[in-house]
Amino acid sequence: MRREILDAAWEVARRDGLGGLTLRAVAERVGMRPPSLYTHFAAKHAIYDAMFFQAWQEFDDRSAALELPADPRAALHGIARFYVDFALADLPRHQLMDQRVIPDFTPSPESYAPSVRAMERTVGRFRSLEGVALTEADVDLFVAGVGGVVAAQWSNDPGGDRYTRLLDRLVDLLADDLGLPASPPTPGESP
Amino acid sequence: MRREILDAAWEVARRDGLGGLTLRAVAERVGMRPPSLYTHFAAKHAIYDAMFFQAWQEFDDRSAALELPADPRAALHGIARFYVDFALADLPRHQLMDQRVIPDFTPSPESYAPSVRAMERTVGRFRSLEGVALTEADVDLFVAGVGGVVAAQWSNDPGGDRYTRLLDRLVDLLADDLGLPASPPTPGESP
DNA sequence: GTCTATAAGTCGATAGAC
DNA sequence: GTCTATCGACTTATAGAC
Repeated sequence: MRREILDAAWEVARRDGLGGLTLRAVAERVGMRPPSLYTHFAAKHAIYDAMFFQAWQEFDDRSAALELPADPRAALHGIARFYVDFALADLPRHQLMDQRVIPDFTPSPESYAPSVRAMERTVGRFRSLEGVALTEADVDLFVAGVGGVVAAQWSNDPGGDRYTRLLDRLVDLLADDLGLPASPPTPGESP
Repeated sequence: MRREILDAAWEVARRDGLGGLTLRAVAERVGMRPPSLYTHFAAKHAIYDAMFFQAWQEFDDRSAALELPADPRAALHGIARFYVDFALADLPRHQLMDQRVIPDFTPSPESYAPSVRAMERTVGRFRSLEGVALTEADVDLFVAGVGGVVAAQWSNDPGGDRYTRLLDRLVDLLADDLGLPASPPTPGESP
């Protein structure tokens, strides 16, 4: 039932904006009266909180399931592409996860946990790349660059590919800077 | 008077969040009753619209006044630093200019104009850099990279410098990619 | 668990006196 | 131009019947 309510909340957020979410609209979508929602969530912020948890949990789950190539440069491309695809698939989700759009909302420690896990997992993957020793600054620069593609895409060309098509070039730039060797050619790609 | 109301609106937005702006709070700050605001603005969205205009106008004005070094690489650093400083100085202003935080708000054509001018000015400056021919993709990549530093800074370390301190490195990376020569040493900087 | 009823408050916006 | 008065809609949230 909580799951059903959350599904409805995501749909409303996609339709009316994350800040435009109302209990009325959520209740209507699940065929309830607004007060009935309080049986399942203590307050409206608890719904935001559960959404925040759900979003990062899903990101972390999918991140854990992501199989990366052994080649370090190709792995970097994989990480970047995965993040960009996830962040561009759903605007309110992206806003909830990565921006401060809801004035008073701060995620609870329990809901914050999956985001920490996801970040640690990503850093761990960076660190385990063959043949390079990454500093914290290296990871930060990568995060900023890839996040910039997402921000520019949402802001200046939502639904398009004006910035995402530059992602490979950006990642190669960063990889060059880290001294990663060029990826070996994939067998069977050239004629 | 419009100016006074807008000043109050910015203050309220900084205090309560951009989406938390209310006519009541604005009116109280200027010593008016809420309905009196309708003498100066047709609706709440007209205030957002004027704020949007004001923000981009100021950006464009300051951009026009910005003196850049003749050296192309140093000029790139100047452009990047200017944008980052402006975007990090004021969160609601940044959200209004560069994100889609207010569900129903779309800037009017007149208010949109300064942002177009600012973008054209910036592109023009890129194009007039000595010794390189920049493509549209080059500019886009620069915009994404620099915007990423801003986004990461606001999102992960507001008020700090975890990402802004990587800006010079990022710009040099992009400049290298464009084949810009290293900046000549500034006279009198070394002992 | 869901409902009705309702509280208690907010919001943007309008009408009309002064 | 600013005010009072007020509208109508909407908000989150609670109390208590079923």
